[in-house]
Amino acid sequence: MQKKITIYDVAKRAKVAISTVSRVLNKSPYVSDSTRKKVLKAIEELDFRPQLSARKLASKEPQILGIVVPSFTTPFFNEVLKGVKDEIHKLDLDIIIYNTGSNNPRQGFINFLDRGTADALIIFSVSIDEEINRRLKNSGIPVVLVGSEHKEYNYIDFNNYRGGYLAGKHLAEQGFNNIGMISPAIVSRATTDRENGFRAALDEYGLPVDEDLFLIGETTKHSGLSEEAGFEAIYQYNQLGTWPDAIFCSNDTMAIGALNALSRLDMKVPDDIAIIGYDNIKFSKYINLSTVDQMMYDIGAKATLRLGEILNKQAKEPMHIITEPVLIKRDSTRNVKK
Amino acid sequence: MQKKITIYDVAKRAKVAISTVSRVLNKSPYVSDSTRKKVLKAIEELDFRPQLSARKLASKEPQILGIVVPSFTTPFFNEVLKGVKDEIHKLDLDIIIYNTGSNNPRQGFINFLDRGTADALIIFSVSIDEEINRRLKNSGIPVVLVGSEHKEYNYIDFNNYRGGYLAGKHLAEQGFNNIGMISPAIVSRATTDRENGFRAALDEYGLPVDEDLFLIGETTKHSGLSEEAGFEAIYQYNQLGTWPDAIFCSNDTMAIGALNALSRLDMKVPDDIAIIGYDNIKFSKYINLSTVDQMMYDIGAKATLRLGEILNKQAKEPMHIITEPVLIKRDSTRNVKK
DNA sequence: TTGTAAGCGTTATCAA
DNA sequence: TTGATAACGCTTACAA
Repeated sequence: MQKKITIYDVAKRAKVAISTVSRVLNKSPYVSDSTRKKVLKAIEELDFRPQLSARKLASKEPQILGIVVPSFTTPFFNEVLKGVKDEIHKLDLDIIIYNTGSNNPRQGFINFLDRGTADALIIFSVSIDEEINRRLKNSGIPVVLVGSEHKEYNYIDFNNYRGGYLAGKHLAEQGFNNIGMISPAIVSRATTDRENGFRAALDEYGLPVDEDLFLIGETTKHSGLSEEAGFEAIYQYNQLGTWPDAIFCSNDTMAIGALNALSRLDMKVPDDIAIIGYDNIKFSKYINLSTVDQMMYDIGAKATLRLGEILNKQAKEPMHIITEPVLIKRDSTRNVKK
Repeated sequence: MQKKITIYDVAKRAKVAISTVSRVLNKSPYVSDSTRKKVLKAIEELDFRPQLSARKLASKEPQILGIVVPSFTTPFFNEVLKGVKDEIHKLDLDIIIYNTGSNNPRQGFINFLDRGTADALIIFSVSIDEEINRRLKNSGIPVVLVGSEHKEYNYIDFNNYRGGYLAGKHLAEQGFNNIGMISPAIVSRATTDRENGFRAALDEYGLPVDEDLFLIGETTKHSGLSEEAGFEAIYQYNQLGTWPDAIFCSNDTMAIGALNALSRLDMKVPDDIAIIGYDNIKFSKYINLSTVDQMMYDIGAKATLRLGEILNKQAKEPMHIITEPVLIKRDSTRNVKK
């Protein structure tokens, strides 16, 4: 465990002052080519890398982009990250990912904010309430929201109504006519929109909407959007004894839970229930991956680009983007009615 | 954008010295109850939180646990994280997640190390070569490896041979007898083990191993373990014109790609090909979620616990754990031969 | 038990 | 174009 190398080591080796090393590090134009070369050489030889915390402490410049996610379950998060990374080196920021997690997500998030770790933020699926808004404003750091809306902020949101509509339309066109839905115990703008869009589609296709088949999960964990919720709902169906032939879940995770529950039920269950889940981001089971990958990549890139504009004071009005959902059928549908 | 509050503000408000505030912050016993109370009150009122970077700079104490992952695609990463979080408050560390990503993962990882951001590390699925080993040792920070092995380090690895074996056994017992496999273009210990175990199982069940059906993906991206690889392999089968009735993929992601490719092929493809994919972590499509969740949770918790022991100098020998894979069939298997 | 002051590794200001 | 040197916000001897 050798001692850490610092700019002092570099300065000594290059026979210059530490301030000069710092200038080289920060690409200051006020360094002669010859000394720059010397310093670069020393850096190279010593394999030196400036310490982030020292930098952050000393500098007014932004150093760290924080990406806030409630969970990593979405397989597209990688794509978002790629988009961010491809865009970020222009800004020369480090990335740190903050997971709000399940227990006490709000408080954890607020702590994270107040610790001042991030100098810019991309926030996924966290709705901005009064307190968070205050602290965010207060911190003065640039923010882009993804998957939520707030007029004072930049955001890239999804058209949930349209998404729900597409799900309904799809099921209708597949020939299902006894369709149910599982919604979360906690109502939110996003899931309500999904449900409304979904109902509208069924309506449009002249399908009956049997309220008995529209269930609400019991758990309030994860805003009611957990595997558990899907699980519970299936047991509710089972108890009721009335089964739909297709179920639309408010989100992806619920759908997984529902599938799981179905496979565990000992009792007789109609074998051809189709289950699809909506996500902020996708319809699992129906989506064409490459399309969504592209979409998510773009979101990451666009959000980062925007942060760059804000940091460079080039941005005026907040940017508001609504992304239209894509629904492309693919054959991994669990069961398609013939 | 009001100015940040610091210990100076707290000190002033509580009418004490900043060192006293610091002591309170660090739970030093050398503070009288009365002043502690005053300070705590001031902290509360000002809503003060110490800045991580300043802390890190000033203190010899570890502050940040870094979790290194190549990707977030595994839905179980959340579980790991839960395990970590539940264990970590005892250590009072912050978590930062570092994603090695796809392009130039090595260099990025090394940078990350050298910037000295993390004071302890849990490293997922990154094999420790000479250089990384050197830097890791050199940094002197405690490390736990997950999903890879190295005798000098603490690790929690998976029995890949056994996993491959279970996959083979499962397919054999399902009645498939014309079984293929897709392996990555880049060989690694883990995937070789999987393949060997798989072959051993087929052998044990007296099934023919048709080498024509054992394909290797073309792409070398993501160590050859990408959707693309699965995609390509399916096209290879198509070109060859010989189709297996079941395919085992070296990992999960490849399986997704394979499924995707199947659904896109215009030409006739046997409709009852079963596809399963292995992951470091799970058998997608076959696993019982709650079991694996538990397993991953445990891994997170155990790794963190271990780091704590090292930080407290209670650890002697490196801990080496091999986790046995679990294979629980569930009905979401794509196609099960009748 | 508390306060003073010297770091920690950078950046930023001011002279030179 | 360079070099001293004062911050940055916190921890930690050392004194009191």
